[in-house]
Amino acid sequence: MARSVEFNEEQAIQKAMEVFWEKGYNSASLRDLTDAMKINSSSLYNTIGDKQELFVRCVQHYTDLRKQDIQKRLKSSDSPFTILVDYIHDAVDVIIKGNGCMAVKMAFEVANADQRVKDILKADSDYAYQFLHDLIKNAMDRGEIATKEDPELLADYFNSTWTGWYESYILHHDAGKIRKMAQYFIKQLSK
Amino acid sequence: MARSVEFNEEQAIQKAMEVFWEKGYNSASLRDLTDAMKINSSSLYNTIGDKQELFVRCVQHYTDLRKQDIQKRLKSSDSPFTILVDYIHDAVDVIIKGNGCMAVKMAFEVANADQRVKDILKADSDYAYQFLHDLIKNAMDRGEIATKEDPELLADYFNSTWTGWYESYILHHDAGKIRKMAQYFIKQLSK
DNA sequence: TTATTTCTGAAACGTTTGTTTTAAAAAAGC
DNA sequence: GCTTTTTTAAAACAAACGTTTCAGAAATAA
Repeated sequence: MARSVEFNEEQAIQKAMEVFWEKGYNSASLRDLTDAMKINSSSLYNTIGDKQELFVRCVQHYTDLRKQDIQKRLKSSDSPFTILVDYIHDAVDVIIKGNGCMAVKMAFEVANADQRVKDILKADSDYAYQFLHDLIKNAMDRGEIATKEDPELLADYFNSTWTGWYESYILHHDAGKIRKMAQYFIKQLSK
Repeated sequence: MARSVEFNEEQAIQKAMEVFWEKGYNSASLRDLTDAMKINSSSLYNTIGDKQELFVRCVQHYTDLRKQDIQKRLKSSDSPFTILVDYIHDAVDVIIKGNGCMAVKMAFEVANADQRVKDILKADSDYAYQFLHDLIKNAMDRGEIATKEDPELLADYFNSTWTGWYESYILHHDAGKIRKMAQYFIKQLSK
């Protein structure tokens, strides 16, 4: 009957996500966003909705990518402990590269003011928790990890620990610091 | 010669700080701020300066309060380990009370975009680091802490760890989780 | 081709933003 | 009490904000 949407929605969301990621929700203007997305604001409002709706979609997109990353790791034939250590090292690399984690940033900037965003971030956190928990438990059963601590606790502990590494890197830009803390965390697990 | 300033500047800064703390830098409007400070914007611009300047003063004020808190703790006659454990428990209480830490929030929202703020937050982080480092070192010398880890590493580690507890509480509102992680951290130190 | 529908681009919308101006009120020194 | 200086309150400021309107272009189906 009529014309169909011209722009690629997923690509546009990806671009908007990058803007929000860098600037945060409040200081990313609609001009910043539509410029990056290369669409007119009328197209945005016709298809996706307003700024809040766009933001929710971006946060969802970000956590979808994280979920895919975890699912890929789960397909690996490496031992649970190896998968865990790789995951930690990759988390360190993300921090040191300077992008940091969008989910962490938004948890502090907007989660308290937007329930939908909080729910998405909570689900993301729960998913990462489950991933870590299962890995730690399996590694214990195989004897790769010697600690007698609850896997529940250890999973929570790492899930929150690396947020602090991110803050440390923002303030001090000291990659060595982050690497040493990661190394210490792994050592605590092993013994 | 002439009239003197009518409002109490420190009280006004305190009020502005509370607004920034709750809303963040970008979503706190000048109306929000001057309403809380109970002054007219012309008075603000005549004495303190623009929004950025006010914000810097608020962040500085916040870190001054933290410094005073640490100095009070240092005057205690308790053992280093006791001071350390009390500090950790109080950090947990701050998180659970729901205010969280303004320094952490602002590190994620504005530190990358404002060098002056970043410098203040870095100095604050360095001060807390030194406090923790000295306590840990003294506790080791007295045999209150058994671990052989570097006090430098442990101080960094805690300084960043509790940031993650804060994020965890934002997303999950689970006080038990935070208490267990703190308990685990203390146990790791002790043995 | 024509009719119909929907998308697009540019402009305009009313608000809200941070900031400045203006005129009057208030304090201090002579 | 008068003069001088500075603070104050209220209003006004331009710029930027998120959002909507509107006319025309584009695509589909008949």
